[in-house]
Amino acid sequence: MEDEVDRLVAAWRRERPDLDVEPLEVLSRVSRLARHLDRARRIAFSEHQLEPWEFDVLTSLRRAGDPYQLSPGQLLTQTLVTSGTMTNRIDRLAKKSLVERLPDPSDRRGVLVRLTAEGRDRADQALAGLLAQERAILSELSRTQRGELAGLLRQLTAPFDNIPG
Amino acid sequence: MEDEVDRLVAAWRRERPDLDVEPLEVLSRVSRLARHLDRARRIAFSEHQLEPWEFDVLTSLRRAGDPYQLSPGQLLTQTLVTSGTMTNRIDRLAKKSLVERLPDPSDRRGVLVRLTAEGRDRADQALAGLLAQERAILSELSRTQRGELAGLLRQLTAPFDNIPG
DNA sequence: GTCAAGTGTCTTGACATCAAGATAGTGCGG
DNA sequence: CCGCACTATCTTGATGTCAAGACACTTGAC
Repeated sequence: MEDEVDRLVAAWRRERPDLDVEPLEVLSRVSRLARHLDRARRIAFSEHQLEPWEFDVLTSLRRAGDPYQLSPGQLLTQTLVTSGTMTNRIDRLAKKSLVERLPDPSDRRGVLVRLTAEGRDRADQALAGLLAQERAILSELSRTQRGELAGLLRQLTAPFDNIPG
Repeated sequence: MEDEVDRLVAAWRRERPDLDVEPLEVLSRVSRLARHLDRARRIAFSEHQLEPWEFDVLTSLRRAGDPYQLSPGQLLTQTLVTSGTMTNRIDRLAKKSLVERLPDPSDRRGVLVRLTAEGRDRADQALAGLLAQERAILSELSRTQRGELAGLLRQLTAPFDNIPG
């Protein structure tokens, strides 16, 4: 089955036959698929009255395990947003009583963000919904293909995640 | 090499051993990689005084071929943004003389957006820069692997691109 | 022809994000 | 124990995006 990137690549080959546009076959698909996923996630989370950005923060804390707390800095590396954005997100989640801010006992510059009981429940519920939806999207592929795809993507993400980049 | 998603998945398996989080191995990598790519693109385009969103619109028109014009509606399906966003983008690009708006001769509700000569040059320059950067990112993979990856991703994007979704 | 439903674009208002810089606290070298 | 570079978080101001709806025009049924 053809997709929009096939059409895009064909158009470039016609308009710019001098260029090798092979990289777009992979990376344009990654960008476009991520955009489709964002939309699908937004719809899936609306059943739980959660925005995607709220889910990202709450589940980062949920994964940290008891007592479900991380510093804003740790949340930055997990969610790939800037520090100003994270301050704003924590403010809004705190106003909704899904997280609370505590002073870091070992560094007076620092803060710890802790999940409330309600925040934890909401994160757990939304995660189950997300996994169901993602499973549907991935049903196009066999288990073996999913494993191959994950491995190939890991090779591309690893440099970003390990070098300070 | 391990990446952030490996750590994320391991954390879920510890915290929620009752759930099958295998879908995250693929789709969380797609989302995170797209975010890294956005950042890299922003930096690459800044050499040409272009924002990523400007590049997306200009190259859609560039690919259309002479006379380099499309309707706002056609641009929506290529760039995956809402109509309000596209109106705003066209306004700003027109103010910078990179595109111009023409009435559609065959439908009086409609408009055609046409690339100016300067817009075309800027798009061509930025494309070359983008391809160079993408090639560097993809150098982690062999040509064969890139082909496999593109094929697997196509299976996931095709349903989104072909069903009206 | 005419009316209703559909389509294409734009407007509005709320809001999330970013880059850059401010502020406060840490901790090492001497 | 002092000074200075570094780190962690927050503030600010500009901007891009979205959802929802308004408006003008088109199209098909009758």
